[in-house]
Amino acid sequence: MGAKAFFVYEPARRPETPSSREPGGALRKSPMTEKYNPQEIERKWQQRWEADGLYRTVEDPNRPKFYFLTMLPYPSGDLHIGHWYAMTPSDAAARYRRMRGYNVFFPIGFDAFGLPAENAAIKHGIHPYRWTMANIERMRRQLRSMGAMWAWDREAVTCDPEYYKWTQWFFLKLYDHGLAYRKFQAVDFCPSCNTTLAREQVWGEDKRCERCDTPVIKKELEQWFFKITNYAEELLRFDGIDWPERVRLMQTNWVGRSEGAEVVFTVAPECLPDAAPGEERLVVFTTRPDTLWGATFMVLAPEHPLVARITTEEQRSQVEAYVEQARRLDEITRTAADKEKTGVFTGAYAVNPVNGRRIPIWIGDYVMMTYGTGAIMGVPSHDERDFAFALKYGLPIVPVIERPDGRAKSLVWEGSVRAGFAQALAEADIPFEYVAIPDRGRFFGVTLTDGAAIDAYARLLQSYLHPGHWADIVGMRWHVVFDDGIMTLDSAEADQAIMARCHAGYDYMRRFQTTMQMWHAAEWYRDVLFHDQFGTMINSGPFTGTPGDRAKAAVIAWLEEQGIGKAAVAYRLRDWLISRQRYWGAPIPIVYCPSCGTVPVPYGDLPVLLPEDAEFLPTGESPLKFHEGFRYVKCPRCGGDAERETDTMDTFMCSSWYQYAYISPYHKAGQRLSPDDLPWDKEKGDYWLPVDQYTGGIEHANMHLIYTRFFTKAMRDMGLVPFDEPMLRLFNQGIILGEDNEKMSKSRGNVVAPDDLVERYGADTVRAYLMFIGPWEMGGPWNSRGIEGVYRFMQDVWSLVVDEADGRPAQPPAEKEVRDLRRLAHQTIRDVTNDIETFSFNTAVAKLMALRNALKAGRSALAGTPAWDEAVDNLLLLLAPIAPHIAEELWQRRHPGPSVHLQAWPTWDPEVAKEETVTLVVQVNGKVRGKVEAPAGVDEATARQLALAEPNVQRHIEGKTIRKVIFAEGKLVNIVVG
RNA sequence: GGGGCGGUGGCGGAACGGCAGACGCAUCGGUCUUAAAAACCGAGGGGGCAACCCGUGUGGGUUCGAAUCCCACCCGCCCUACCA
Repeated sequence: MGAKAFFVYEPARRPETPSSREPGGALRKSPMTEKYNPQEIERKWQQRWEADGLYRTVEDPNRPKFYFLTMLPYPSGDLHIGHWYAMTPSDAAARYRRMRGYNVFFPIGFDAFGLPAENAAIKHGIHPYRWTMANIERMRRQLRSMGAMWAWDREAVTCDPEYYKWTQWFFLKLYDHGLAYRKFQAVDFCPSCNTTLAREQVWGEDKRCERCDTPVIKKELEQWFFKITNYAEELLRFDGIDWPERVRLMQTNWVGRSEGAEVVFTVAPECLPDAAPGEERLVVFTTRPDTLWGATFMVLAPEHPLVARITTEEQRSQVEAYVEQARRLDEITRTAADKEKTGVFTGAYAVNPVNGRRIPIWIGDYVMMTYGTGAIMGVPSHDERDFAFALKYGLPIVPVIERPDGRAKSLVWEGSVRAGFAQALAEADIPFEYVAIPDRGRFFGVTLTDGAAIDAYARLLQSYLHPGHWADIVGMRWHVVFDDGIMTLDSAEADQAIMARCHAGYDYMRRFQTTMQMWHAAEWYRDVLFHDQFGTMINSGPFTGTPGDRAKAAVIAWLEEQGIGKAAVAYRLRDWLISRQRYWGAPIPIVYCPSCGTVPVPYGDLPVLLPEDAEFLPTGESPLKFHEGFRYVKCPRCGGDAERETDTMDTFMCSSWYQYAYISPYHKAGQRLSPDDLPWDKEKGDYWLPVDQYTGGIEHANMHLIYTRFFTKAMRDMGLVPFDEPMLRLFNQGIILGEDNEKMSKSRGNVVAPDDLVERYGADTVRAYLMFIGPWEMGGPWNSRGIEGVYRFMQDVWSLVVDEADGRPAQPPAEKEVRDLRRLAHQTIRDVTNDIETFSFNTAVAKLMALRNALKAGRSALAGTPAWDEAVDNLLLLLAPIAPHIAEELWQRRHPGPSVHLQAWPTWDPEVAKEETVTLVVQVNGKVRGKVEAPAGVDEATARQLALAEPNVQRHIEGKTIRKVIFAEGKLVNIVVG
């Protein structure tokens, strides 16, 4: 080190480019009085950059590309501080990439279809197009005030016909590839928005509309769907992409893969005498084939097609009433209040294929037609819902999986056993407690966990029971012990036999239809009556005794062998419902012809334009339905009279492919399309795609972020793109909260308006403060005082450059001061670089502030020296991505010429950044007892010597034996004494 | 019910096996001023005169050493939910 490193500083340079021009306002003199005026310099530089085309997009194969994308905004009207929070840090990261030598593509656009525009049309009589475009105009202005490096030359607006022409083109392509279909189905419908919704757009326990919070209802409608379920399996894989664990988990749960088996039950022949071939098959999906022997009933969804066929005459009116009620309940709020399971017996029976037993077929609304096969086997002993259902309706419950914990419980009424029972239990080493049951007296309560002990206990119990009395052993063994024998609940028949005897014993037992109901009446038993864990199979014919870890696979293999079932996978994911009964969206390009059926609009006829003269009804019903010119068309195939589809597409359709649209917006505008087209300029796409870094909110994890993955995979299968995933890296920023730590909302009055802040502090300060507030992924509360600190920082940086002349030192600086400043400057380069790489903007800003502090403190001694210039230049370069305007202004004052944003990102010299000395912490038995200064890289022996010499340390080790000395290099010495 | 994230000064947060509280806000004291604001200088987790002791939601554990790793619990937020 020493003298060598002193004056090696050279300002970062790049060849002059034609786009950079003369210095900006540089030589305005009057250093004493010139104050930081962000409004002035920000406006000036924004105009200059624009005029110079600093952010024009150029495909340059000689430079590595970087496609940096931030989720596109919906043009709601005014820019929210949340937009700033989402966009300015990503701009900083994009700018950083650019200074690192990448050719960065950082586009912007508007997600411009959607309900608010249409509601405005209804309310204020403004056409949605005019309303939307006016908002976009206002937002463009506000967005420009951020000073972001957006590629405005590639802006895309999704409601432009030249954009939605391609959205419709995608619909046709998906249709051609069998990925779009129309189906009559009960779907979620928002009565306030007057449209159907995708399942992802229905929120919360009480199923409310994502947009307006109105509880949704079910409606049976013909709707268009995309077959996203074709890609369920692939959507679970995240190979080759670096996405947050949290999003991957949410998507994985959303897809909801379950492994199990499909098992073919059959309707008992006499219940379906005129069955068409195969009609008697009742397939269920189960994740627990190992519990098949415990299936004591079946439940079909009320909408299941077989319901009407199998219902008996006696049950018909009840069943029809229930089906009707289930549908009506759907229309009110089905799941809201109680979750109690309800159902009705159809009167029909099915045959359990594993043991040939007849089991009743019920219907119940806890079974969904849309999941699995719409039919389940009821295994009440090991499925919680089935347990509740069976208990309620008196259906037999037979345990078929042993409890892994082996717990068994037994209650014995005092009056039912001979005297001396307690003593006998004590002698047999069987622990017991006394359990008082109101109105029934005192009981012995025995809990055991060992099979042999249970059997011994059962014999003892039997020998003490009075005739006509009984007691139970539940949890394991499942005995009802009588003085003259032991009955076991091992089948539905046994259940009946037990009940028959108990009914005979006591009249009040007649209230119980099943043994389990009887046991369940005793509170004390309840924790052992049910479990849903894997365990050894019991009461399961040939499989009895199969251990839990093999049971499932063994049964599946056997089912396949027997031809009564097979391994199967079920997904929770449903197909994507894209039909919307609204005007302001891309029309679905389909025509219905009485003779040709469903006919896609020919590619060459796209776009299907929204009629401009639509009439917006206060009912919210789609104007397209009533627009004769739009609705009535000639069939593209036969030329006969036909009708157009009047539904439009979900707006998520537009944003599923927008990252491709940005490549060359409104590609082939005005030209006829064909199925062989590519929606963007191929050469440009080959250069930019796929997206390297995507940023946006986590709230789209199960919507936009799944849809766009689906789109890309479908596009790959159509041969449009050669890759599997649309975005290689994803980062989710947090949410900015109001000062009261609550979500910002107009009703709470805690909304922060970015325009006001920009006017007061300037965009640079707002940007830097948003980055400084905390980790980007966490979000956090706004603090109107906190921003002052960042504003002071900007003023200080300003003053360090502009008022430099004031502080010129009279004497040459001391060597150490120079070294200290250079070290800090190089450490700052190193740390800020690492921080921006990991999106840790908060610590990056903190480190720039620390450098500011050092410059302020060292100013009188160092101003104007090469070390000073180096530190100030680096400060400006490091600040450029975060606060682009002030960095540019000050850079130009120091180095008139090319923009600071065209400079190379600074590099650090590890030698200069290295600490010369380190403070070693000296601990005795893990407690800090002193600190010693040592040269950097001090070896263990020296460190040890220094540590032991420290007076306070000596005091603490005096008279004690040193057992061990731990040396953590460059950090600490720990002396262990005893 | 299931899953996830998080709990550190008065506040936002640093540190993520090695000096807890970087950086900033607010606070207090001082300088300047007739005064205030701004600016500048300085103080600052708690207890104690001090040596020291106690401190990262609570209780255990691992380790020479734990805010950091492990276990249990408490609290807050987010997602999901008759998914068979």
